[in-house]
Amino acid sequence: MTQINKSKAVGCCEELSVLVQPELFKALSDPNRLVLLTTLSERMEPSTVSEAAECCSVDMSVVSRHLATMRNAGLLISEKRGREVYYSVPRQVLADQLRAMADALESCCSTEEESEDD
Amino acid sequence: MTQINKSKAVGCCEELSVLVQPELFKALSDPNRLVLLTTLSERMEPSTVSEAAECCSVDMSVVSRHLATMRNAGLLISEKRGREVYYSVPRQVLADQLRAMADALESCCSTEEESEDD
DNA sequence: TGTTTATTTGCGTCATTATGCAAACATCTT
DNA sequence: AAGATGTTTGCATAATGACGCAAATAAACA
Repeated sequence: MTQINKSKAVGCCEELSVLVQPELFKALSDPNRLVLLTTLSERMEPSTVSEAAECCSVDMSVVSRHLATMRNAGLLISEKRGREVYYSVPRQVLADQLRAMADALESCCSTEEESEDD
Repeated sequence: MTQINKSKAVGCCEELSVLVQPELFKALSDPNRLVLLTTLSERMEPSTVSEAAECCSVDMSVVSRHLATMRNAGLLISEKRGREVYYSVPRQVLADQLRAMADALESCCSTEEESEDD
């Protein structure tokens, strides 16, 4: 039983490397973007760029870029309706992604030395 | 019963704002730092700065700074033994933190519209 | 069609950050 | 003490990123 069953033997941390990409965290590394993200997350319905721009004191063009950055990183989804673009947070998807990271981190070369040794 | 029970009525996404800090993601936003982090995560035992520096082709002084940055962000723990500094990844702590984010994101203003409506 | 409204893009500027080198510092060894 | 080894720090430079403004694009409306 020298093998850990909850992760592969060779390259057990591959999943982690795949999940952990700089682009994702880069998109989360700016204070204004984080405010935008949490603000959008609080709202039950998608927000337009103009609505989102109310939360921080930067130019709307900057907000537009920030939102696009987060969309490209998979942190937001956008839908164009007429001349407005509605942004929203795919919370369930992101939550699952975070948990996948947590799992990968835990099972990475067996964090816990098998407490269940029945 | 217009209230959602799995989260507070006022500011139900406060937890998210607390958990989601730019410093953490800033520390994760650099490719070399991510390589360092995943490399350290793969190793069962703490690594010295010199050992960690093998994974990427930058100067050791740069690695030293990167490791310190991640330590300050809570991504690494360090222990000095003699003239060497051993870095390791607090995987369980980080995994719990990621799951806390996932939970906060999910419960933020109730992602799922109360399936249990007795 | 011309005008208003919403968003994006080009561009110059300023701030931040990553990097390498050399020097400093700390610790171990002889 | 003197030298060797491991790590950090000061500093200059280059790369990256955030920002605002103005112009461009897109869509609604008169």
